[in-house]
Amino acid sequence: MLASQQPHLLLVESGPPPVDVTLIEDWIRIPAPAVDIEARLELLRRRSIPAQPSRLTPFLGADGILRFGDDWVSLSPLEVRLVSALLARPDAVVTRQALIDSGWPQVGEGRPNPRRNTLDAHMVRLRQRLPAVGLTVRTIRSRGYMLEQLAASL
Amino acid sequence: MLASQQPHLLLVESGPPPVDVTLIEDWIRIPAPAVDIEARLELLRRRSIPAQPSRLTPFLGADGILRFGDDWVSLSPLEVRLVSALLARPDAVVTRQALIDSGWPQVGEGRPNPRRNTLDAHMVRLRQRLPAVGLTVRTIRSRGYMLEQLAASL
DNA sequence: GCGGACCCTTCACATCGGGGAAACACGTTT
DNA sequence: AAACGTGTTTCCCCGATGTGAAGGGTCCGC
Repeated sequence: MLASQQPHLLLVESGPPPVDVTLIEDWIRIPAPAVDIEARLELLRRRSIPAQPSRLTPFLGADGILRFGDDWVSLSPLEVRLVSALLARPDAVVTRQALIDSGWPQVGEGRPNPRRNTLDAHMVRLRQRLPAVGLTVRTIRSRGYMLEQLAASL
Repeated sequence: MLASQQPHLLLVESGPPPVDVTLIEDWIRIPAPAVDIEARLELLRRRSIPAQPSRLTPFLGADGILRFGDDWVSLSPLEVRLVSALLARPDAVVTRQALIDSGWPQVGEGRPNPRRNTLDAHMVRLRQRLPAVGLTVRTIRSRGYMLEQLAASL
């Protein structure tokens, strides 16, 4: 629905009510009593505060800062593209090809394909940075990679 | 709030709106358009469903990840083919031959048949992985194998 | 009751290719 | 100049897979 990871309250004046809302989104028919709006805002607030820190979702800012919990790391532009591909499908295996597509978008436009090992090398570097925010990359051999929380931080 | 684990939609005619509602509860001010009520009911349904389908039945993703309950294991390509054959007929004995057909599809195209105990060896390896998701393979002597839930996880 | 035919389980090797890491090269930023 | 970002090469380890040998159970004919 909405791209941001911030909670949203949709004010619906007319038309069909939205059904495709996530857990941190809600809607209300307006005009509505102030208390009703406030009540739904409060609900959203409670929902966006995770019950357990371990349930937090890593957040990748537009500034290239990856935040998770109270920690953060800065990522290089290429790493931002890689991590963003990993975050796009939480708890799912991200294909090596998907990562290449995301990391080297303009390949094919005269740009040569990166060598076999290039992605690996960058994953190694990424791995060296992620522990700072309690994350790791797990390898699923011959399939791809998956971003996951460090075992130590569970 | 409410004790039941069934989703509830509170119809609020007057008074302050409830704030202390769980994820499977919602409220709406009445009277309200039928579509609005239906929309919130649908939302509730969606929220209560996701936990269901993949948890009761082992689910083998296209990414080679076998999920069951909250747990998962990654399987090698060959193991994926074997498990997929086992899952195809839940609670039924899968013939050794059926497993070979599924695991070594291109046999006959110059590919030599795997030796007699090649399948066995892979079943051993598979057996070592399955407990991680609460599953086992039962042997039905001279008939085949059957995938089943670990006794310990019942 | 006994020996053997079968069937299955494990273990020990061997091979092959994917993936990890370190080190080097170069262009860009600061 | 120093630091950073990125591409490559090279070497090494380990997972995935196939196979043979050893061992244990079960069932059947004698």
